[in-house]
Amino acid sequence: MSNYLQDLNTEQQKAVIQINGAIMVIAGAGSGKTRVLTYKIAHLLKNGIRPFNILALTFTNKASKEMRGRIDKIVGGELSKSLWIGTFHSVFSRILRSESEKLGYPTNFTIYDTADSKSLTRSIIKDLQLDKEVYKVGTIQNRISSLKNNFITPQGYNNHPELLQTDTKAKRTEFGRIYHLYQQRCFKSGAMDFDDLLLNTYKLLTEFPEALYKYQNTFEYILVDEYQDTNHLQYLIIKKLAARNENICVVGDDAQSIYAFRGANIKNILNFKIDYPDYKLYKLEQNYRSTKNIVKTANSLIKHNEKQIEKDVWTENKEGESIIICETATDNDEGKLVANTINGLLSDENYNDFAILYRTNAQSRALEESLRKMGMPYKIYGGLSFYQRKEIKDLLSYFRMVINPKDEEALKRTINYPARGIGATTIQKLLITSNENNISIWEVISEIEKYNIKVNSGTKIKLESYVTLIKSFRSQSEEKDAYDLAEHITKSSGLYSLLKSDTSPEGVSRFENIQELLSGMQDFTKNYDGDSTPILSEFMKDVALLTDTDNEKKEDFNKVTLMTIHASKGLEFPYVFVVGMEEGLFPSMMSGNSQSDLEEERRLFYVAITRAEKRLFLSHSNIRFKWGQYIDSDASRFLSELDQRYVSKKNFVKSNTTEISPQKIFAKTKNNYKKTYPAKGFKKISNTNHNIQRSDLTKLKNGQLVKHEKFGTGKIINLEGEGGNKKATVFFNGIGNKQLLLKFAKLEILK
DNA sequence: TCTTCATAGTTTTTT
DNA sequence: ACTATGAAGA
Repeated sequence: MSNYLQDLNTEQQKAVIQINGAIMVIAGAGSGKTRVLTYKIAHLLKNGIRPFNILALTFTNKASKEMRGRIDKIVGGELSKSLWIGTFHSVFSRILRSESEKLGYPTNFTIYDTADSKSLTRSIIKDLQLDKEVYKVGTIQNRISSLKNNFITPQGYNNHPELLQTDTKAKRTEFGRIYHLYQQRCFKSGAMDFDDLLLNTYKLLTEFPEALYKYQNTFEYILVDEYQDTNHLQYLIIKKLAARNENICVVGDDAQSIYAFRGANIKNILNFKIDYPDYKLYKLEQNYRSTKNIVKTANSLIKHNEKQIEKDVWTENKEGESIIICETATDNDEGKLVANTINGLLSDENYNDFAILYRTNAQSRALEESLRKMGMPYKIYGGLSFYQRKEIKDLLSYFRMVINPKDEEALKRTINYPARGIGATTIQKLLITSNENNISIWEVISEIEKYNIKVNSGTKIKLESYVTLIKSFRSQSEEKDAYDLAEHITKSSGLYSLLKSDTSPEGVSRFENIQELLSGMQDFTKNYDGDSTPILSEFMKDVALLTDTDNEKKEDFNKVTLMTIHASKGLEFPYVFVVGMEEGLFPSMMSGNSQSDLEEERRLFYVAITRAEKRLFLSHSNIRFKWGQYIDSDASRFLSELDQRYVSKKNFVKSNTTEISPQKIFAKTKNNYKKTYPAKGFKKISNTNHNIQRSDLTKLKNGQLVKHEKFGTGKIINLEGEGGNKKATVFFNGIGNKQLLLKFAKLEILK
């Protein structure tokens, strides 16, 4: 234990023992990055730095938990307990809980998750009566988020000609108003979204010198993991906090930067040199994780990226086996192949030695099915998380109303669920009044007499009884513990009986989820180690920041892991399968536009490859079931970028396990354009000459007469887009112009 | 006001 | 295939 430094190589040691100053560690995949961070923190503690003066920021909750655990093992649990370790969001939400009043927020502010933000944006677009084709919720939401992450306020936006011009061009002239209203309505709801947690932290540090002073002094030593994935706002916060002591250590790998789409900014690495000219750079290049073949394959791939920091990852590990590339006929075959291969390798390995990685969550289905058929245990990460399920969000919304009744999204979810006869029209009226007076809906309905709302007396009584219900919950929030109150709310709100009465399989599972949440709360209450009663607000503090990966169950230990590549960052497995190596899927067709997007996809593949310790299997399928159709797919360009010396190819296309008739498989055209096949069991739509229509649509020309099931006869007046995204503008008699996506539109070509 | 049915749009990755 | 929305019926 005292010789913990011996576990490190020379370069790692150097990075660990330098206590003061600015340090950047560029760490290749599998080079012991986490080890350096944990040992470094342990080293700081050994040298008398007090744990509450150390701030370590990680990318996921899981990573922070793991890091704390590892530090425990070196220095003992007591010391590690008071370290500030967590994700940016969790650490800063903790700080904001005690400082938010300075910014005008209540200390019990709600954290809006993505669904809440989206719903609020939708509501604003509706209120402003904007065209939701032009103002797409997702696009607007992304834009708001990216502005916030660059510290551009609504005012800042209005003074930014370039940004204004972008929106004018896109005919979204009202964007600024939406953004402004979004912020306003979050604020009056006492709510912060994910981005606000960072934004308000930065505001706190810039506008309140005493707060800045306090936290600069608290955080004598700052360490940041996955630095390549930090965004501009995170950069600003770190810089601010470190400005006093300048003891900052960032660890990252530019080759593994895979969150640019979310605003991660690779410039942060470059800026580091400028901000801390005396910084020390350490490069960890020895890989301890993978075989030579795997390391070399990964290197040969990433070489194709132009933008990168020079480094040479190598390993002393043995050669290992070749990387296997498999071609299969269908995605189901791919699933079977993976399951069979795992089965073959299983002899003395455990299920948890295997991971199946994919680009999109939707791909998990076929894999799940084959694993299930083989009777193999597996666990899936991602997809719809527990906390995002409707029934859980519904119940949590009641809890949120207890903590902070101004929470508009929670109110909208609970006010008429279970149904109380308070419909959309009433809610709309309330919303208008609340917006006019710049107060929350709760304030309107709890003093309904004060506001002249045109609802009939029956509705008014219903509203009053809702208020009484919530108030009765609130009055118990300080005395009852979280579990008791939660159980009480579940029953008195009517949710319990409503869900119990639904005996459909989905209904039963919803009911079980509620019970699972409650039993989780029971555990929380029992195991609470604070001084006071574990009340509901204590439980609710971080719920919005939790994800499924955070509470891994014991029974999930020995299972095959299925997850997206993004989710696999930081993990390692002896055997890794990367499936769906196909053009349009990986690289994703959304990234086809720019060089930088493509480079990010390539880095993503690099991450996937470097998860493997012993063996790596890459597979692609000729036909994939997607959007209710079979789609032809070509092998990913990334496969041909790999150094072929380390790769061996297998072909499973002629396998007789295929469920599709041979004609269809070999009907694949030589040209590259996608040809689709009707899916089996695709009953209703394909009653007419569905097939013929589809393939002919690629030959559409301007002026062509077409027939649409609903709109009747029309004329093509414009065509745009490529391949699967080809869009046609059609003029229909008596209806006008319609934009139709060819892949969905049921158009018939007329002579 | 609530429920049901039909249809239109959608799928990249996540704290 | 799935979800979200909107219109029509109860």
